Amino acid sequence: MSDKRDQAETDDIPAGALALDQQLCFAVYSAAHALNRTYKPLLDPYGLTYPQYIALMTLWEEDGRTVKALGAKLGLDSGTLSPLLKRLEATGYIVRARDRHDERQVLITLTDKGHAMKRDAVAIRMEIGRATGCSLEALQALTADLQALAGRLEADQVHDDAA
Amino acid sequence: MSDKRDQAETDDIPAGALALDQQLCFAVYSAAHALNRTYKPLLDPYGLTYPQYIALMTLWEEDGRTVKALGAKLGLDSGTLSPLLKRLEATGYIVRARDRHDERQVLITLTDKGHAMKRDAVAIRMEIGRATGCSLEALQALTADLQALAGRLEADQVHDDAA
DNA sequence: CAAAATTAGATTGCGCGCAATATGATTTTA
DNA sequence: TAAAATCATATTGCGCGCAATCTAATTTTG
Repeated sequence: MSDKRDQAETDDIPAGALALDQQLCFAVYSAAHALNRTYKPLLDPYGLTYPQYIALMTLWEEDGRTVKALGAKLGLDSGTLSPLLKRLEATGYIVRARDRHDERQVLITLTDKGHAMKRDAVAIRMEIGRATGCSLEALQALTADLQALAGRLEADQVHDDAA
Repeated sequence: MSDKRDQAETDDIPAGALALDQQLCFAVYSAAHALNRTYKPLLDPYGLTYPQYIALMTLWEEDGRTVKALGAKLGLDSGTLSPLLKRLEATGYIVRARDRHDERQVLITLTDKGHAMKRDAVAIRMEIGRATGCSLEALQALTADLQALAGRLEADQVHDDAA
């Protein structure tokens, strides 16, 4: 049973089989970093980070959300969002205010500067699109695939919690 | 020129056009986090983080690299790798040693524990594959698309540096 | 050969991202 | 209604990820 082939196999398998999903996880990892690095010089002039920009995006979609609602949309908890939102308030993009009807909640509202950034985002959007060098159809297909992947992974995590 | 349509357009465009690439960047962002969260419970028992695991993967592929070579492969600089590798050494997966022929370089070598982890990675690989719920072909196609995207983004960044 | 320039890593500071915990407000329950 | 449970957010600690800076070793130049 435990002859030389055992050792040989465990040393051989990874070169081929392991490469499969490891390439996927590394590809996602690398693509995320590459996107981050592409956005950085475009956002620096505005004093925004990439996660802060993504948070603004969700506010452009629907203003006046609670921290919890934002967190649900972004997949982030208060440990990440609280300090991030304080910085967005410090740089003047949003205002944080306790909900008068439920003092536990904090409502996030865009300032004029926050709304104005939506317009400048058009130029950023075009630059990113150019940098990807992809057709709109290709980007849409890739986006759909990634959303499906993330959805299945998240569903699987919930499934594990229940077990 | 600056009539009401300007304001109206800038408020209307984002809802449609902005959503395009923003969905892509958000999808990559979310997929990366989802993958990270899926790996976490699988790696925790080994005292490994996801980036540390990725670093080990590249060492399984080729052991004895310098910090710089590892950084080139991973797209990370010494500011990230130095502490990460010190932790991998502290947990016994690798050994760091100055190159005798060029004392500036540090050679990273897998320990027995580091090599052994390669075998346990097979089970992790299968679990990740299951969690994605994707066929091998689908994963390969997605991986190829992401690699192409990352490649174009990185090439574009180099292009900007030259300008 | 000596000075200058380059190179490889390490360190520091800041902003995520997440687990664990704390605090205060609201709701449930006894 | 008072105590217990729940809920929303904030805080702390640790590990990335990256820019900027520092140190020591090597190479290049004069």
